[in-house]
Amino acid sequence: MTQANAQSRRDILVTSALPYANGPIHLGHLLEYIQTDIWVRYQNMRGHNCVYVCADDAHGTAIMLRAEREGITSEALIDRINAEHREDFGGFLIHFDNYYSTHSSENRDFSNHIYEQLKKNGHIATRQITQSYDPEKKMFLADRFIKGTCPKCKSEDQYGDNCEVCGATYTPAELINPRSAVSGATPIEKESEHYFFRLPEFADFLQKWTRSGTLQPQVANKLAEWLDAGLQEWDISRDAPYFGFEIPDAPGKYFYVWLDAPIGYLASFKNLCDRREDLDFDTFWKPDSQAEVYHFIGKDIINFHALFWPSMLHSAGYRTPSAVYAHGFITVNGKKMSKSRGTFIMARTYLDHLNPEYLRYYFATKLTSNVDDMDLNLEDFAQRVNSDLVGKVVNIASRTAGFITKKFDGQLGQITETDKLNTFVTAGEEIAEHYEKREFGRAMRRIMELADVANQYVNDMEPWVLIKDESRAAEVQAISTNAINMFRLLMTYLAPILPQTAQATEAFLNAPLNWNERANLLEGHTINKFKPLMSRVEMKQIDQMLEASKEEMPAATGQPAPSKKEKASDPIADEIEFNDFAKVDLRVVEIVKAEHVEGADKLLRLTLSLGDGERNVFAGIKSAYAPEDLQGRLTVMVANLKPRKMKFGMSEGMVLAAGPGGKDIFILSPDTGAKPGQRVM
RNA sequence: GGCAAGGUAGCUCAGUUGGUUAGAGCACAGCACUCAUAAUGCUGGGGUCGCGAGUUCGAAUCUCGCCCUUGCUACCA
Repeated sequence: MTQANAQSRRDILVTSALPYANGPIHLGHLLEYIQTDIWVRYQNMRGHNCVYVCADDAHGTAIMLRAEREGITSEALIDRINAEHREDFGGFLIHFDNYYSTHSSENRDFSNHIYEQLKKNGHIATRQITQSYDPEKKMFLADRFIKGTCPKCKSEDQYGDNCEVCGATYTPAELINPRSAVSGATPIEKESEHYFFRLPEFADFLQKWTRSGTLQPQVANKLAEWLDAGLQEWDISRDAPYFGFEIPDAPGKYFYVWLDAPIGYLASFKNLCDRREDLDFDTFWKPDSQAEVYHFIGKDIINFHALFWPSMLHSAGYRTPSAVYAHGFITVNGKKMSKSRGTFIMARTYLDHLNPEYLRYYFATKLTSNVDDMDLNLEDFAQRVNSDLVGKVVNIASRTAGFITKKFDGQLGQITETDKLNTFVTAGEEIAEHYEKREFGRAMRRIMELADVANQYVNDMEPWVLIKDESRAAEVQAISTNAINMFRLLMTYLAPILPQTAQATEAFLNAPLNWNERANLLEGHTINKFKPLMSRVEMKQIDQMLEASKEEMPAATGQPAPSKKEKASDPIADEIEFNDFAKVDLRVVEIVKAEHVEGADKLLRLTLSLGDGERNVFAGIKSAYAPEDLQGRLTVMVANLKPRKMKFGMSEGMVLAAGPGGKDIFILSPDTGAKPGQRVM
């Protein structure tokens, strides 16, 4: 599979999942597009014919209803969102060869065609099903569009399929006082004929396909589980009103959005082929195609891409994907993205405050070929970007280019460190392997190792000392030439990650960054004056971005999964005896001193006065309080808590506080008149 | 509930088929240097490898149990 040395030019078609056209792109989406874009750029740098297509997933009830709410047509809504999506992707330097929409004539044609093939092959069934129906709005309701009171815990305003408070699952019929989320009417049960894709008939095919190296092992395991459990027929029709494609021979019935969504890959590619002489649709999609087709997706939509999709393609007479690559989810600062914390960050908001290449690089350092979730730790993010890209890589050019410009009129000398540069060139093979296997993190680590070598080299050579001696000028020129060639190789390897900086580097060096020709080093070549290629990330920018995210609270509903944990009320603990309570000695105390703790991220050191004595207490409230705001305040502490040895010293008790954490921590205050040392009962 | 993935230094992560004193980057401390966007180099402190049993001459690595995190559980999009 790995073709780092291959002379042959591979034909590769790559897709990312189609974002749903009812809301803006956020950081969670971007992980996938960045991962894919890096891989595609890498392939193209190696000289392969790698085409990257995508589209908006534009159908479904959610879009129809949202357009209605906004008082516009569904078409108008998806056009507007499409433009927004394109802009966001552009901002993050995601380069699609085509970005289309599933609401297109090509997609209609493919959907109809595939459906007809499936039908012809006997893979379509029809039968009556009973479903909730909104009599006022005259439409069938998916569970998600029914709300009511949970039959188990009586929590109000729960969705039709499960309770977010107690976690119970049920059917909409079991809800107490159910009502349509669309009109508020009480839903009734109604029958309707639905069309089904007979997935179970593909069990044998899928059994083989999922074990043929097309999937990551973890994903294949997951699918094996589903296959063992037995496959269900897939309901592929929805009744009018529905925004989508009407099923050819079934008036009033529409293709379920998930049927035509993956077909959008074909449609987008076809649309591109019709505009490009050099691309032939059948070369990529005929059953025995030698071209490679890869789908990059999130692990949440594996079933659609690894069960339904290959089966449909197989039956309809197309080739199946060479591989489906799933990635994990993203968390921010270790937690699920949250609007109240400001970590539900939209692409647009990010771009308003930060350089897209920072995120591309950070994601790259943490991307692997597996499906593990990834954490975007914003502090780590800033440090990582600053020290790796600015402090290490760019620094190599920054610290040596000055000599070339000032002393040698911009002209490089001769290479004198052939062996060293050779290791930089050969490392390219190793790095290429990592890119090919989507082990971007390993690739970045290797690149940074080389950056360290380059900086050590310059340090050891001490050109700034030599430059003081006129007779040794040639040595300085050679050292700088060696270093700048090292820098050039590193930027070549980073080009898929940092397309903009790569371009700026080419302008600076007055020479291209070409992976396959990288062994041709620059000697006697004239470069331009060095200008800072990248600036540092400031925590201030990040804080501003978080603030802006908090304010936005996008109107878009749907996507953002409501955080179940936070909603769920903390249950009251088991009953205790008074004596048990009395064991806890709570005291009013005065915070006589509050100070930062050297090296501690979350702790403040509090000196608490009990009236006739003082206690040293570490409190994890740094994120919510500034020391100066605490000094002189009265609060309440647990005075008889066993002292605890902490990294920074002994903590002799604890102060009481409420809240989920972060900025939302609230310490207690006694009413006016309380004196330090008084017991709280 | 079932299942999956994960729980390794303050943070983010590596640790191949079990084998000598568990690694990296960042952060931190000290020193050096001043060419460089206060960048770089050298040295150093820091880990009961989630907890508890077991297999083994030997386990972060295998088995079992437990705890915690995240996710999935397909007619939700």
